[in-house]
Amino acid sequence: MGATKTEHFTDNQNELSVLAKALGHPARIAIIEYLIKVNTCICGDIVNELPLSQPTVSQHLKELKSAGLIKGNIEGNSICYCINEAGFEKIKHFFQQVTSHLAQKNNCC
Amino acid sequence: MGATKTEHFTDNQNELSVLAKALGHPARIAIIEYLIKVNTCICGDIVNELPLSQPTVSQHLKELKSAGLIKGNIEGNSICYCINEAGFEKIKHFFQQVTSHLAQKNNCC
DNA sequence: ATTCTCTATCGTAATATTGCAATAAAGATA
DNA sequence: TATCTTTATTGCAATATTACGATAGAGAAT
Repeated sequence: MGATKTEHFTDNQNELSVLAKALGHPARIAIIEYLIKVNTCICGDIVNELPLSQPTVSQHLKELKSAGLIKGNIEGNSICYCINEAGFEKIKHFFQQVTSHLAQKNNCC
Repeated sequence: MGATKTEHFTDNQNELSVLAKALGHPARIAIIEYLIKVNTCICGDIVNELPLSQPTVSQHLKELKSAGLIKGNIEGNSICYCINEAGFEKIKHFFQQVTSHLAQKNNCC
């Protein structure tokens, strides 16, 4: 016990939960917001934008990357990080489904 | 160490991460999808829809409720659960911001 | 070649999450 | 009242996450 029973759920449910979980930490929300704010890929100064140590930030970036929410390319002696549109499209689609069903729901509460 | 340093992030970043984290488990995605599918509030048969024990499902429902993604009302000897629109509006707004910025981004990767 | 800068990884401690058996709580029904 | 049905809570074990110091790796600059 203790581990998530991923094998009992559909691929889609597991993929969505991985994407959501990756955003389930304020530092990772902050990273995405920063990438959006600077409106380009960023190379080198993410650590200075966050109130966490360099190894911790590196770990959060790794999680966002493995979840498919950002991309990272080697660029000289730093790394260039960008939003990965594919991941955001997938999770956005989920929220669109939820919202469109809400519009026509039969609410009894 | 070990605990998330919420005090170093903004209220908005913390709120978004709480919402995302609540969706960061396939069982909780499945619960939301089921609430959407039946297109009404459901009273009593959520446990039968999931491959998990009753206490575990109850715990997942509690997390979705405390995060603000569902509402629960006592209804006789069962509980009536519904989507909480406020929570979904908040997180949907975040994804709209991300998406609108992506449309005009200067992508270097 | 040496040093500087930037990022990743390792190792470890603290904390949180997941899952369920057992049990409790509370309204419904007989 | 006694029992049934449904959901919540408790307690615990297994696993995962968070954070960071120390260290490694790799290209840039001197």
